[in-house]
Amino acid sequence: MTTKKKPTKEARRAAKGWRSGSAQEFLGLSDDEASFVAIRLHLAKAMQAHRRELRLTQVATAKLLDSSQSRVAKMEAGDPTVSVDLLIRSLLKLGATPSRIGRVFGQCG
Amino acid sequence: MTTKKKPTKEARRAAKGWRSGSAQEFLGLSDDEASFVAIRLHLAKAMQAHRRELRLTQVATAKLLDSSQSRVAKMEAGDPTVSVDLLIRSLLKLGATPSRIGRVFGQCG
DNA sequence: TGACTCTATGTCGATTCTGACATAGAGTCC
DNA sequence: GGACTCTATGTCAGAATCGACATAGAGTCA
Repeated sequence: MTTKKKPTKEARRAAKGWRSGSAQEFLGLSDDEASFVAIRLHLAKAMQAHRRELRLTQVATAKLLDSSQSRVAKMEAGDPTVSVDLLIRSLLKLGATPSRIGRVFGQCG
Repeated sequence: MTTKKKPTKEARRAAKGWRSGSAQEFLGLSDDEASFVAIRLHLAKAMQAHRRELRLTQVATAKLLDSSQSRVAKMEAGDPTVSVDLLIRSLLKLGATPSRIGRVFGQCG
């Protein structure tokens, strides 16, 4: 019950959040892992686009989100220390609808 | 400078993950918070539906996910200790496409 | 009834995420 | 040049999440 192995897990984390462009599976990134990175990246872009639509600075956005400017910057950068959770919660707080967020997923492969 | 307040934050956590049906804003749940809960709940349902399509038990699913039966159960229950992150990663590992996951968001209000 | 299978719930140490801070680039205006 | 605004990056204590375990319901079959 509930056992498992998990051999190369820490090794992966290092390469987790990576720029798109060409080959993410250049380092053994499975399809689902690549998709997850793509999702974070696309949500990051959506985040920045949404903020700009609202004509807000990162500082102003941080206040709306009860967060800090540095975290907003990391969100928009698709930094691996930012969870998809945080991106979704933040987009919702900025007024994006679940449907609009859902459409972002459609552009991820 | 990144300052902020955060008065009633812990108070909210208690009521965070709640059954749908009628009124989630019965306890001051803002629209974005309600949406987030709805998203987790819908992803939870999708998770269970997907597992059943694959004719897997929770134990078998746990092995595929490198996780435990208890966590799979919590995922399907929409337990507040389960992040949307985990639900998305799990769905991807089970073979769901980003597009399919995106469509789940469309059914959340 | 008991034995078995599957699922649900509570708890906990270890890991991960988050807001906050400091600080540094890059750009504009004087 | 300096002063200012906006954004980027590194770090860290405290909070949230994770997998694992124990255990308990609920169902089936003999």
